[in-house]
Amino acid sequence: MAIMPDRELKKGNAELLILALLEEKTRHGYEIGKLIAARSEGVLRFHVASLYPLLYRLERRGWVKGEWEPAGGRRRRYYRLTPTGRRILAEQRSRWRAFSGAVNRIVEVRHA
Amino acid sequence: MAIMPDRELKKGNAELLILALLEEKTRHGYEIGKLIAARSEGVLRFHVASLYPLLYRLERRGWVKGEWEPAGGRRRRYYRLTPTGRRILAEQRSRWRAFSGAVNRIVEVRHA
DNA sequence: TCGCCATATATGGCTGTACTATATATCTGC
DNA sequence: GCAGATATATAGTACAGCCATATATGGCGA
Repeated sequence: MAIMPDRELKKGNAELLILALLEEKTRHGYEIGKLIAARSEGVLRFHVASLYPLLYRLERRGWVKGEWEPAGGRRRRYYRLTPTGRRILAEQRSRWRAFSGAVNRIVEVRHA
Repeated sequence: MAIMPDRELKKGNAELLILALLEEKTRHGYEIGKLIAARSEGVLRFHVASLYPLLYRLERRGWVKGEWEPAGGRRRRYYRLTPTGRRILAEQRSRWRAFSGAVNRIVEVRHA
């Protein structure tokens, strides 16, 4: 509650965020983490310890495909969206719209 | 994934939904559950087994105050928002706006 | 050249929220 | 009188994301 109040809010959205970022181009884990923080202007921050297991999960399900690429003496694993991943992204996008719309209908009631 | 795909999406929003509904007037648990389903047009459904413990939690924290009222031979526990609860509601509303706005900035990128 | 920070990935154990399953009891309409 | 809606209660479970910790490279300043 104190430090990271949105902890629970984020649940169920991490996958959608990652898939959406991979829609544009292939990216590696660390980059994805930084990008989420940047584009959300610091509102959303995923810890690396959440991110990597999440990427493995997505790969295990066949939604993304990772590939090691050397960057100097350092290695990076770049992920790209699979056709299945693209379909799931579309589904999760519409689920998010329905969900956030429903929450807003209840929470944003104009009260005189 | 099959029956209740938003299971994780809902985490962290239940409290906000309940507080928002109690802002209008005092309500009892069962009523709150029905109202969430109705206003969200079936998108959001909280099982009673989630609802009651949640209400106890809110009461334990002093955000709501419950009171037994007989309704015929049946008893109902009506909850009303406390001043603290009202403050928390305002906080959670703005957290939700920030959160959903941030998700939208990442997910709803207009891609040519 | 040595130390520090950012970059980059990996993983075991924990927390907290909502669910499943099950239980009790009253009211209403057929 | 019996089915289904109303109304509340709770023990046990699942699982996403976090904390702590570990390893290793690249670049910058003192």
